[in-house]
Amino acid sequence: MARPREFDEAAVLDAAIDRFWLRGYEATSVRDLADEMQIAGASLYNAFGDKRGLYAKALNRYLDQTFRERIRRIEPTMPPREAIEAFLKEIIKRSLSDKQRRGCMLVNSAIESAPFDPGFLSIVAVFLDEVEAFFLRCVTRGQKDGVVTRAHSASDLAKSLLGILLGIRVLARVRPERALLEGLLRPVLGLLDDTTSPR
Amino acid sequence: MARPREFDEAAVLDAAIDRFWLRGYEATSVRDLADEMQIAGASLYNAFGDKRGLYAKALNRYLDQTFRERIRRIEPTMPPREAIEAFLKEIIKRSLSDKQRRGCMLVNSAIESAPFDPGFLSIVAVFLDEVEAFFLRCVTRGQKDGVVTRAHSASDLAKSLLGILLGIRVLARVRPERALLEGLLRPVLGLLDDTTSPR
DNA sequence: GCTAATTTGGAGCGACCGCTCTATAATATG
DNA sequence: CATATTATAGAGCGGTCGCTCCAAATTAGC
Repeated sequence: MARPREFDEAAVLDAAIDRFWLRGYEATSVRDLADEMQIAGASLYNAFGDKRGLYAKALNRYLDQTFRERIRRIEPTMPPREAIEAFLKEIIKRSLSDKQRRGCMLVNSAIESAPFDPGFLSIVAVFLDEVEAFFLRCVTRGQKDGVVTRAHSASDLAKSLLGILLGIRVLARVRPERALLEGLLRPVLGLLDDTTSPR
Repeated sequence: MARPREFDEAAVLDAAIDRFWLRGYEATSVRDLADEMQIAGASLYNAFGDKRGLYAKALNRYLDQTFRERIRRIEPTMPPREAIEAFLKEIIKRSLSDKQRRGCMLVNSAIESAPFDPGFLSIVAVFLDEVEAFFLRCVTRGQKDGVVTRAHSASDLAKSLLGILLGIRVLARVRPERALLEGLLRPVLGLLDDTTSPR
């Protein structure tokens, strides 16, 4: 019994993601956002509460549409060692084709906006746990299958992979160079190989 | 033939570093800075030009006082393999004792302020090259001495170490946990070991 | 001690910030 | 159709932003 929304929430959220991803939280004004989302300021506040609420929704949607989608797509269809490699190589590919140098909204949030907002921090920390858990599942399965080294614990290897992932995404924003990112990855993938078995 | 400065430039720059390091570029106002530096706004503009000029000077001083100091201190006095380990472990130690979760001003700058300011970008990119070059010198010497693996090129290994360094510093801002950072490091240090020699 | 040069503190500029208010438009229900 | 309810557009709120101006203060050279 009321006037319906004139905009598609997913579509305007995508527009908000675009701005926040590129410029970060502080450097993006609500007017920038409203323009990009093609809605009036009042509609933005009516639908999302405030700027922080919009950012939280945008970040969650970003994580769903990029990282979680990638994990859902790769993990069930590939052997564990290949899944890790495909995951990281896909991120490098995205980094190299990112003409705007947006980097990774997760890392950008972790650095810029999470440290001073408990809500943002929670979103980021929980998701980092998810990624670590994904790597841990892959490494554990790989060790069981004998395709991943047992020279280190699965837990340590998963943490290293998480670290490398974040490092790649930092470099993507400043030095998105193929030689750098692909060179960086080679020793890490070699690290997974079981050195006690013949190559 | 003029009135002299009443403040010590290094001291007020340290105060500026404190604010920028903690809150980033956008979220720090010139009034915040002037308060922390204990000088008037006009003095700040007189001495540093504008906010961007102050940030550039503060970032350069940060890099000199932390990273470059660390390289100068460690590299000449340690064998290459130990130098790499000491460098990374020192950064983890600093990350774990960082109660304010400031993380790393280099990484914070790379993510937040460098992408849209050519001056900042240049400072960050040049310094990342310096760190990569430091790792490359260590790895090359280590390979020559037979204490670092030849399974990968020195160039690739140096890039991986750079990536891990950046990853550690991202995590330092969001999840500064000992088990995470130290666990992350173990496989990376193992990666340097020459797997063809006995352990 | 006078002049030229620079720094200092404080007031204040115009612009923009996040956000809200008001009036109007559009819908579901009775 | 009348009413209740929500969404919309736009004006505009108080506050803060980066920055500048100005008068007073402090120095070195003559």
